[in-house]
Amino acid sequence: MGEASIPDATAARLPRYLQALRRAAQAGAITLSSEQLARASGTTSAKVRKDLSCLGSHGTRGVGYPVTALADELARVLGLIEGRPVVLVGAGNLGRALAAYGGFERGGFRVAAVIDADAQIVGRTIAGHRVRAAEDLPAVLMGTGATLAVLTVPDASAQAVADTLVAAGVTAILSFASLYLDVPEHVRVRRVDLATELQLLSFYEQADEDLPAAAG
Amino acid sequence: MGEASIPDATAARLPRYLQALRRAAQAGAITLSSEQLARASGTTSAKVRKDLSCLGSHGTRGVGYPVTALADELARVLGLIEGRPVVLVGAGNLGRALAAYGGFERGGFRVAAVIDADAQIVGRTIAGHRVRAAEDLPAVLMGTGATLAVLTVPDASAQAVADTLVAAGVTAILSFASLYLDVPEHVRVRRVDLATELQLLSFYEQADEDLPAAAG
DNA sequence: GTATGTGAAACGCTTCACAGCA
DNA sequence: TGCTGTGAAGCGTTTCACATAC
Repeated sequence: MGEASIPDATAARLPRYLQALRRAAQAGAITLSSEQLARASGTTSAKVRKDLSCLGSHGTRGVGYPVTALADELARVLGLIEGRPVVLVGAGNLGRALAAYGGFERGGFRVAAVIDADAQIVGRTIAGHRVRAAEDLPAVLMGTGATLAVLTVPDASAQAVADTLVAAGVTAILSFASLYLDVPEHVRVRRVDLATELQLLSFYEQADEDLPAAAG
Repeated sequence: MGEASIPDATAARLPRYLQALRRAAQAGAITLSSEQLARASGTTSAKVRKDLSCLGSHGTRGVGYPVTALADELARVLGLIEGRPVVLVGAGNLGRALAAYGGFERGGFRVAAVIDADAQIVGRTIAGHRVRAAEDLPAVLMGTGATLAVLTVPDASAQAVADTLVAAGVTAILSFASLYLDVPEHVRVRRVDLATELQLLSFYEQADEDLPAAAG
């Protein structure tokens, strides 16, 4: 019983299941079939069943999956602790928007500190946080216990800041820089880049034009 | 010769190659080996060679790939036209940040219009654009020729706005909403969600803790 | 009857290894 | 000698189909 080892493709879908389940719970749903969950998370019922079977059997044949129990189980597997601290590094336009966006709270995270290298910004208050200087990073991480960082600094300083974060004990980084970050093996980086996403959409738009068949 | 049909996994990497090549060009590089390009884009040399061979042979054995020629070829394959119009729908915190962020320009796109449903925001100027009302959407799309939209509206209205966009002729949407959008088959949606990304990082952090071996 | 859980088949992607060319 | 281009092998993911359980 339990999750021996979860395939990458499955792990990548778990957060989406969790979000769909929480929405369904708010809407008052008690159980959801694999088909319903698939529709709500943009995947297929077969994938849902295979994915969830990795976590042990939580569904009931003929009925479906219990919404709240499964959501709790997913949160546990994902290692989510309500209010887990995240450090936001870079208080420019994007950093400020993310702090105010609600994405952290919705995901069960808490902005523990906001940091910026710009002396003009340090000391200001953003989303209820006094922006702290880059030099304070080790102390801030120590004080908050955060190991997760969101990086919204300019490309030019992204690698240097990443190095500092790693040296200060961060083990996972969500980077909005457009370049690839070179980090030690034990550090996970995920990159989110507007330009990349738009270019990929552009490619598929063009491909669909050339071959005006159905698109996945 | 030419790109008969490009696998999804390859297509997803092309924008990253393009960005790495453009950075290399700015740094004065004339040619890049598959190994160098792999390092700059966070992949492997074998993948680079296989990916680029889909576009026809542009490298020289013993030398590498010509930086500018390959960048041009990639831009062509991705269907990138410098200054291609994109409509930004949702002028809240995140929308304003993205407009000011530089990600559009870096990717070769141009914000053709900013739209919001909130009467309080309509008429204001954001990143040089007078915010227009939701009702103007069809006219704006017609006028600008944009078929690509970036969606940064609240979850509650995301599906309704997506429906409007599709009805007005948009065929590709980059959505920052946390829910799955239901759209016709001919419309491509890519989703970017802070909560999902953080939760996935959280999962891997926990997995690495349990099994403190090397991580990819 | 209905929907899960799961082997097995099918598919696509990655890695390997090396022939071919500059 | 060095690096690309590519068949072939290896691996992970998806899909299928159905036995199983409520």
